Amino acid sequence: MLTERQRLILSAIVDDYIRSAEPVGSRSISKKSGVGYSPATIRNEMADLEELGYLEQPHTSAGRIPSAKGYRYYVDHLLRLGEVDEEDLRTVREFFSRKMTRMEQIIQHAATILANLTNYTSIVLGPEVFSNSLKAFQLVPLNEQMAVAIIVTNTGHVENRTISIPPGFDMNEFEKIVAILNAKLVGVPLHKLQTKLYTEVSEELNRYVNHCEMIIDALAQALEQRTEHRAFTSGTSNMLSQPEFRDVNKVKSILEWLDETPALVRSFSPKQEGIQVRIGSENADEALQNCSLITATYVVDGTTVGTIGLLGPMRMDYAKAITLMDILSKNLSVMLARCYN
Amino acid sequence: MLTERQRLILSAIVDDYIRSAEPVGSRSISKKSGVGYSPATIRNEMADLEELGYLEQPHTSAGRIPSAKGYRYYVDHLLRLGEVDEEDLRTVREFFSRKMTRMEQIIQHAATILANLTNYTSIVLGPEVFSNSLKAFQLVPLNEQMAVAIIVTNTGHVENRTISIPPGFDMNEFEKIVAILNAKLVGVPLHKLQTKLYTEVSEELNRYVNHCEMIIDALAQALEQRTEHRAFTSGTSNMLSQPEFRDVNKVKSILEWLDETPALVRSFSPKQEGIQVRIGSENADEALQNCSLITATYVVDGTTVGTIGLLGPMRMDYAKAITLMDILSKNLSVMLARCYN
DNA sequence: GTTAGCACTCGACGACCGAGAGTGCTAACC
DNA sequence: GGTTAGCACTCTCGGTCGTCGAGTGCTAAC
Repeated sequence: MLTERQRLILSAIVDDYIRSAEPVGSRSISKKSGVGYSPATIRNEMADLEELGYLEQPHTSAGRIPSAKGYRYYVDHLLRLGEVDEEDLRTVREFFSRKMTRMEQIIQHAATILANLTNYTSIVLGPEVFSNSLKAFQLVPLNEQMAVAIIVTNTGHVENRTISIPPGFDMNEFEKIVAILNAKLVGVPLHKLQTKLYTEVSEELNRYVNHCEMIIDALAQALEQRTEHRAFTSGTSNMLSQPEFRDVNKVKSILEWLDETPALVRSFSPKQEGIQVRIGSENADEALQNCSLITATYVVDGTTVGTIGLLGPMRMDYAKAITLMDILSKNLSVMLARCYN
Repeated sequence: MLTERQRLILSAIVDDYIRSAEPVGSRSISKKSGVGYSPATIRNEMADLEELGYLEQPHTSAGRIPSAKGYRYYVDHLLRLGEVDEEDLRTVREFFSRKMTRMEQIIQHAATILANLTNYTSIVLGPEVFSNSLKAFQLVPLNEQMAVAIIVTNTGHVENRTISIPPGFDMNEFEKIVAILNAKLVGVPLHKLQTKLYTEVSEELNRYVNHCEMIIDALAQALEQRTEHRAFTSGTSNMLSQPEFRDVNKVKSILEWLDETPALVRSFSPKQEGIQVRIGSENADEALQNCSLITATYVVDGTTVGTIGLLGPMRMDYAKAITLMDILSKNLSVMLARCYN
């Protein structure tokens, strides 16, 4: 358990380091208003804090920097949330008052704004539609061999696949198929569609439509390819502005990680509700050992449909980042609810 | 006009520099098989080539490096195309034999492969659907206030917008609207849809459906937001592997450029058919002065639907890049034709 | 026209040095 | 006993200097 003074000093060091990115010395802490101790006293406390693992020293005779544990303590106990820049708030409001008609567009735009306001890199995953349920089904023939199958989900998401039409198939049967599928499958979660196709629909369909096995197969196969998660990043170049990443090799692995959708998905997957902060080594991924990742989920129609993330150096402005993400994810949920619910 | 020997030397220098990224000296050229001249002779020629603007010298007593003009000459006259690594070819073939059901997925995958094989950064624009024509139109109500309008184009692309339903509107009218719109608008290019909605459809629709003005307005408004070009990049981190970009500041502006879709679109817009190489200052964009951008277009149903680009340092392996892009864009067109035509 | 020889140039690299920032320890102070 | 002034010590950073090597340009010989 830290004493009040230790907390004060730790807090001051983290604040300072977040601002300056340079090791913080005892003198500069001592000079701060609100701290009534001499450098020597501060030094003693700093030595203690280092021993406890909250601080680190790049080398003898440099100041201290917070360790991952230090940041964690800061985030858990010392953070003062809630003060948002008026200007930033205006930007966010302006964004949410705009009219947009595509869900993806809304979310990606939100991510861009997040990246711009924080100067970190934002990542959007989803929308995850696999747990949605079917709202409507449609088949549009393109020509004699090909048709587009369209699926609309309860959250207003539209998914489409190209399927090939068996030769000799009567195009007029399409309407029947669509009608039957809609009658049977609306309301069914997408991840159950495939099995339902074979168990419940197949038989019925066979009764009315000839040669429909191949259509069912094609549909099932198209569903097989569950939409791999889509990832969208914004503000990648912001990473390069961070002084800790002035060395190309340090950023490289991070950019590689950002480039690789599966890796992103893996890191995001334990989708706890709400805001989550992972600091340095709390990230499983090797590439993120020097980074912090803040994630927040957004909700449509009661289900969590996607995750929005913010990646920065460990020395992140947690207060600003967290409040902004909180505002953004809540507004996002509200806006999406207004559009799709 | 260059002499045969000058061409030989220029070619050797470019080849060497592409490989090593270091200024090329007269000695190393002289030692190459196929070059039967002493370093001194080479030096004289190099001095001439520099005077003509094809070579540059980072400083006295360093070797020469090709200038933008030198690369241009190399690409236009000296390039030997057509030799592709067997391994690479296998990767490409394997890719095109795979079965994929989403157009975007196919294209993005192709871009990823391109980036992996070349170690440069690939960019995909499109598919550009604005010049497509309408194949089918569909309206799916989500609830009392919202509906999804779905547009399928002749190239199999599916576009969707959320529109709000005027209060008191009879849901059963939807079918009529859809029928009329399909009857009137199928075959019309997307960019003419908006005007046609008002000129030809509005009247007819009014005759059969009550309160449909607001629906038309909503549709027109949704179409207003022509889908901004979508950009997809892959292999961003490859930029950091290039020795010329070991300095963070040099890459930063490039990454910013890559992050900004409108800038990408601007650079790509003069969409000439086929493969195009823009070297260094031939790129209008400030950020690309030290880069080369190779672009290729792909085609579905006779119209150019999108562009695929490859961004690397000026010191690019043009031969490999161009042949690969050629193969890829042609295969892509064939594959898309098979899927959507 | 081509090439050997040679003086010259310039950047890269390592060694060295002083300045500055910050520490840890000790002893004095309240 | 907690706090603080003083001081020796440590370590990095930036600048200077000299050496090394690669490569050039010029001249003279072939």
